[in-house]
Amino acid sequence: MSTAQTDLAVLAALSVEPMTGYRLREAILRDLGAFWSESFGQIYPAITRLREQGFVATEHGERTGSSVHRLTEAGRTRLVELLREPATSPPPRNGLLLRLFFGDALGPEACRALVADARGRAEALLTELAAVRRDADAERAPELPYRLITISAGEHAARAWIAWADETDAVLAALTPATSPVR
Amino acid sequence: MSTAQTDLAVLAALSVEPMTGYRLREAILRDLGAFWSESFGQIYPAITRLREQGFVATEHGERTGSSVHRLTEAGRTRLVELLREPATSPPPRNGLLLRLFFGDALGPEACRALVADARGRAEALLTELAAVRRDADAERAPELPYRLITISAGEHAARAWIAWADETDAVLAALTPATSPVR
DNA sequence: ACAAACATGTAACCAGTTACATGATTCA
DNA sequence: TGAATCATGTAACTGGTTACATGTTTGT
Repeated sequence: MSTAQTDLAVLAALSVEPMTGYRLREAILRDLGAFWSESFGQIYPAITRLREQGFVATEHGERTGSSVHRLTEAGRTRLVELLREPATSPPPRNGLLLRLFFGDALGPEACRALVADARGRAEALLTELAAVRRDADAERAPELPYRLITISAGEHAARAWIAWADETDAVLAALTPATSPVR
Repeated sequence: MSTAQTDLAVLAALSVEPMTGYRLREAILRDLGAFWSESFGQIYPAITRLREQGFVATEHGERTGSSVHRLTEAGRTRLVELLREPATSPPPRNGLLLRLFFGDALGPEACRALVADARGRAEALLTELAAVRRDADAERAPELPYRLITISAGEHAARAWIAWADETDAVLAALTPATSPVR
């Protein structure tokens, strides 16, 4: 059946603590947002499906009409099963690099703007990760090292983009007619 | 209408030289494969659509039944138009980091295997990019610097993954019960 | 003669987003 | 009392892959 991706994320998030579908999405956005995403349109059907399969159990929440979902024992087993499955990554689609590859048709100045933009986003990610790291360090839990591993991955990636952006900007600057060193 | 992503890739690839749909896919795989992908199921309908819109023109190829597609003037304009549009990146879905985030439920040894696998893929990419770089350096063309920019992006990313993998392996090694420094 | 590569296209399916519809609760 | 937030869910759509069906040409 293999809607495995979403199932995994939902089960994994619920393994931390029981919550409503709404909170689930918030948790995914907050904790996994740097490398994962789920929308309501995925989450609610997934919960229903997982309940039918006996992997989550649902109780009434504090608010009228709200439901709090928690992992069952079978659900915990299923979670480990899904975690063990090989990670399938979606086919690459990097719009920035596609544009730069055909940058000659776009012009060096427009390319520099694209690169500067990417640099900015990497810089922002780095700042955000610094905050996440600070928060994470506060808690004492056996999961901490795993949290730090994913944070570190984000940091390595961001620093790599920044270094590439700087190098690339220099290349493009040398290419712009106005700055060309003809004199 | 915004099937813009595929349209852009097809128009861009055809801007280099006219070719058949089959060759188009090969070219995309070979030249853009590190950061882009298109399947036949996308390419053929896209070509039909772009021809109806007057952006590509089609002539008979050498083989019976084969069609060679080329960019029209309107197509070239359209290409630049699409290149100028902001690059929309798909929502992140990194199965590796998702698994590592919940690595405590998976165990340090399984995590190390995942990391080692990722390191291997980064290493392989690096080797492949070295070959691509060698090939690219041979040709003398105004597009060369742009080719090199995308290659460099891949190299930076791959090196970042390798550094992260090594760092992470050390962390996980210290976590494995067998190696734990209790003595 | 046969296999591999070249070539085109469609249909079925899948994953996922977005927009919509609806309503309760909290807080200023 | 009204806005923001919490909460659930569906329907329509989009973008994309995979598998299939079909046939030609090239090379061995």
